[in-house]
Amino acid sequence: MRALPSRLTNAAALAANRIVDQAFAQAQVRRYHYALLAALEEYGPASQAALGRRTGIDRSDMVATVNDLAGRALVERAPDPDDRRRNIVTITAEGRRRLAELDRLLAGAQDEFLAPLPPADRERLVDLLTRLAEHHAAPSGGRPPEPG
Amino acid sequence: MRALPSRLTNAAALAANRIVDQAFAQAQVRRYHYALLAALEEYGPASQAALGRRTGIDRSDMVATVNDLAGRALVERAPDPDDRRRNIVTITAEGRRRLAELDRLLAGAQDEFLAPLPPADRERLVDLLTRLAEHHAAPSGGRPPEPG
DNA sequence: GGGCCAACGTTGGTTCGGCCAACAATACAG
DNA sequence: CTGTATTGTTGGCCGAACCAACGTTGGCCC
Repeated sequence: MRALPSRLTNAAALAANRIVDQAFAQAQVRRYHYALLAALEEYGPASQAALGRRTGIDRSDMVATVNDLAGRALVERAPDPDDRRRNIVTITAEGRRRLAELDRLLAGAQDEFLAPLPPADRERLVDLLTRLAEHHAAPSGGRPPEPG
Repeated sequence: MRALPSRLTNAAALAANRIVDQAFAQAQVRRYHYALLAALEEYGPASQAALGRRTGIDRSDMVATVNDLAGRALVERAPDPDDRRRNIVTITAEGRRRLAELDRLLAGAQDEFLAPLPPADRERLVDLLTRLAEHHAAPSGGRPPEPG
């Protein structure tokens, strides 16, 4: 009766987050930091707003996250000469190094999280969750072309 | 590369929580309130500490939750004559009525959450998540008999 | 060119869930 | 009787996820 999907999902997410946070803590990093670094590597340099859209991090939280990472020289923040409203955030070499380390830690965390599931079930889980996540991701059917 | 299970689980949980919170908001209730009412109906009257163990709510948060619900006459808090450390929390008739309403709202939320999945996939999802949740639930293999 | 609206970064807040530490009162085991 | 554990309670912390507002800047339309 109380094995509701929303509850189960939440419980699983809680466990996952606990494991991931613990792994990241070894590198003095929080999830936001990783999300930003990963987005930078994946998409290349971008404005804070664009990064926020891609990571789901709020503009205001993005400020603090960039501050943190810039303070550790893992990213650089520079004004965009073509649009003086924007800051262009770029990952540094040190940032890439750190990201690689985080990727390793994160991979280990995934394994710990999925421990009770054999490979076939893991795939199915990812498939199901992907469908859910995509369905609830963008309530706005057609997304604007995301210029850039 | 970034379709990590932990991320997907988190995204799904986020969507689920958003939907559930929105549903509960219609009844001026938060998740903790529902969790407590549901636990009371399922297990019967119990001490705050016991309820906390069953719902996963911290003792300190339980105080506030019981305060809220007692203030709305949905539960009653009475000292346990057999153990004066304890408060026995009991659901009221009004509490049951409210719980039934919340159950309806919650069922609707589940449906909205699982919308993209056909019934067979929903079952598989629940199965997979249950295994994950149970595996990460109680690292302490054997639980004490939970007297009561 | 002038005016208007949108986007950007930033500051400063709020809320909620999930914790932890400490304390007094009480229970219980030795 | 003495110490240890449990209980309720207070008061705090942190991270994630938000929102409102403001000044700056761009782009657009007339």
